[in-house]
Amino acid sequence: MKYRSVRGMNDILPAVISQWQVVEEKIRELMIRYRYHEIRPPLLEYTELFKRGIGEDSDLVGKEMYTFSDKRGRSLTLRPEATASVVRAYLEHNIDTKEPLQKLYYLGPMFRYEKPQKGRSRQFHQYGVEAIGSLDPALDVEVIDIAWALLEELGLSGLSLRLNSIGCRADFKGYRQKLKEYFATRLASICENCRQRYQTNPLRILDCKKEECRLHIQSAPASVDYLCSECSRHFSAVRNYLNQLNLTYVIDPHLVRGLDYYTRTVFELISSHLGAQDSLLGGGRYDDLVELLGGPSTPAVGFAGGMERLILVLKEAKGRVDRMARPDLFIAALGNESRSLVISLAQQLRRQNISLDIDYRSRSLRKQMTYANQINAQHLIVIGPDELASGIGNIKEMDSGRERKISLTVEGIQAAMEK
RNA sequence: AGGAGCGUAGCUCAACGGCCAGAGCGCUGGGUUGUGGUCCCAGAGGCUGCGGGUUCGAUUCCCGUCGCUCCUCCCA
Repeated sequence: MKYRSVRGMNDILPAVISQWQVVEEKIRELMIRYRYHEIRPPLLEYTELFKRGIGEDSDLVGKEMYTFSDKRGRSLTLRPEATASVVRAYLEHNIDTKEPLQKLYYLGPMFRYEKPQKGRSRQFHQYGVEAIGSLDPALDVEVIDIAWALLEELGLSGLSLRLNSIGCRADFKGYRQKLKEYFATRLASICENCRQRYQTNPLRILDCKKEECRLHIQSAPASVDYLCSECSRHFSAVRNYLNQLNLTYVIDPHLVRGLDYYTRTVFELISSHLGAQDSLLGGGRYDDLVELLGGPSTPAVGFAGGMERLILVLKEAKGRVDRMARPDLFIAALGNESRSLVISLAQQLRRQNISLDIDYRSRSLRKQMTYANQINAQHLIVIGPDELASGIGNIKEMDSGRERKISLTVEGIQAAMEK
């Protein structure tokens, strides 16, 4: 085989595409109900945007970006996530001046340079929402509610919501300090990676999955204990609304997220059906990001979820859904002379919104029938010399085997199939 | 980045170091140009990933390489 796709970039083949379409349609339908508008930023951005937005010392920026130079030597990066791009577009087009609260969603490919494994590839797809322009805790909850609704309406069970608040930028300082103090005496027994994190961003230690680190993380100080009064009020309001809406959650005092821009509320929805990569979707507030990228101080909240992973869980939960409907009709041609009538009828009927197929390989009648059967056609018409001469033929209902005499015109066929 | 496993027909997989590398499914044709699913017969399709080594002889053993899959880390 001469050519292969680039490592970690997979073809999504017709055999599985209907699952994607089902999910995509559900997302779009849901977004209309919640009144979020689609936005499609480009896949490429100047590298600086991601470095600035996501944070230089995050793993994502540090080692997972698809970065290269264009012909004029400018550094470009394939988007590893969409929030930074959405905020950039929001600012670039002064969207905020039209309506202070913007509720946006997106759907599309993201790129991260990592070793591929189950549920993770280099080109993958995310869907997500961004609600920019309000600090209302009800908005945090709306965003979480969308996430729940989506997964639930797709038929998933075994979901749980992990929730935490990491406070505002000012709270970080105190909390960071506490963490540093806590880990200072334990530096010897945490992993090498975490010793590095201790210097650059002690919050990240809490994310470590290593056995030796987990032990210490369990009893590490919790961010919720270091919230300022405003953040604390915000968090309890979020929890109250969640209770009110019957959205059950588990407080995870050590949940932090991989990107630097998060503030206050952070959350993850996880599936018990996934193994190592159990996080289906994650998000939170990013009240400083708009300002960080050069805009006015503007609070925001959002989430992003992985399509591949979602489809993986759906498959395990309910098996395959084939969306390609049964064709309404197959028209078999018997002999060369009848071909032209078959072709004309096919064109006209298709334009009348009838889904049908014909033979393109001059196969015997028997093979054509076998094929009609294979594609599970609902009706069958055979057109041979007799039909050609008389303009009258039979339409057969494949399931029952019942046949009916009809005139071989668009109207005649249409009428026969309506019953 | 580190670790493990696997590369044989379109797909799923067989083949003790030894005869012409096989099977099922799929595909094509025929039995059967005037009505399908079943059945029967036939056929096409292979540089056994690639390169080297050991051997009288390698799909099989060894080394390298490329690719894929999975795991760890991190994330979606």
